[in-house]
Amino acid sequence: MTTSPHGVGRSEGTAPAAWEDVPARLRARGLRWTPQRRTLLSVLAASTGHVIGSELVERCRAIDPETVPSTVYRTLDLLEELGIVRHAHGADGREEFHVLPTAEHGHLHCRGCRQAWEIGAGEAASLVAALSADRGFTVDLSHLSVSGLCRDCAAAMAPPRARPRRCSDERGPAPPRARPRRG
Amino acid sequence: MTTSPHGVGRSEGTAPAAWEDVPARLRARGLRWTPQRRTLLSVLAASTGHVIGSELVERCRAIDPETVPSTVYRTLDLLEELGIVRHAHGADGREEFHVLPTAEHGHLHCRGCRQAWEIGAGEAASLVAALSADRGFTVDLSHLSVSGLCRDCAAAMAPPRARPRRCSDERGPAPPRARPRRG
DNA sequence: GATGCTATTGCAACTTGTTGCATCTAGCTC
DNA sequence: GAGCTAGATGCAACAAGTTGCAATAGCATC
Repeated sequence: MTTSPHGVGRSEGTAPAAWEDVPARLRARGLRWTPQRRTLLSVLAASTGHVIGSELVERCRAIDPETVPSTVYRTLDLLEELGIVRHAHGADGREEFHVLPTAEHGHLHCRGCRQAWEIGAGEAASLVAALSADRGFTVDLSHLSVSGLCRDCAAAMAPPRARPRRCSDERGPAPPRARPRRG
Repeated sequence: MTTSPHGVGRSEGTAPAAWEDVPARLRARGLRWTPQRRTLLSVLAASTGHVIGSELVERCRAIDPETVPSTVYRTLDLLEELGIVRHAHGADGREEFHVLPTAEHGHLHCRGCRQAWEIGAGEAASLVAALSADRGFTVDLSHLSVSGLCRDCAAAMAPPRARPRRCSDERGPAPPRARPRRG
């Protein structure tokens, strides 16, 4: 999985059991199982890899056009507390959600082709160990974000000294926005 | 500098020469030296360490109340191309600008106390080397962002297994938003 | 099945930026 | 000093989220 490109982190329609579990887990905490949450859960169950928040809102709207963003984001916060999703920040600062994260991992973003890969604990081990030893810092691997150029893009941009480019100069037409919420 | 907390990365009112140079460098490229750019430059010259975009807009407004955000952000883009500033994404995805970056460095963010430190090339060397060797990936050190808990916060949160917290559960009252622009 | 408590929702407002476009102006030329 | 023209500005609209608050509605209870 550590070499899988963006969106390939998980197999289709992850383990059903994990999802069926959710209503009960909510109730056990005195929380409620609402139609809006049902919608989001069904969207997540059908999602793979990393998905940004606005994309999830769109998918929910496809099922229930009445969906409002605030409810989706609040539910995502809740699901993160339950460990159902996990979020990280992409190269451009936007939040990306992982569905049912199996192992903690960081992310590698190519600012050329805009693909993303996962960085396993093994690859980050030396950095994590160094920061721990030198500073007593405990790294949250799921928030590790590394930008740069993949092999292909680096080769393609080869010409002597490419000017320092903005992290998304290559972005398409209408640019989006990032989200800090409390992440 | 690698152990300096947020905002201590640079000494007060950095090297004057670097700033005096800007008008000429702009003109050499056929660009213009305008009052708005003069205002932003004076703000940057008086700034230290990392500053987020909205903070720069505020400081410009303190000098010239007519300042509009779009001009500030566009000028920052330009200054980044000139190497006068550099931006990175904080733990919450918001962009932070470094004034006159000396050496490339990544960032370490504590999600407990919200302080930030710089990660020097040395500390990141093993990760950079590993990614380069294994994947041919060229790391952009200035975009390296690591979150976690500093020694003190880790100790303070000690209790057995703290629940996985959002990256800014500890944030103050009114939360801001991140910015992807083209970064 | 009706009731009540409180978690949840939806709305509106706000934050931090970005973009398109019409207008203005810095600075080169004459 | 006046004219020109492309670069820069300012405005309005939009994007992606977050929050406070009043209204709604799960769901446990009776």
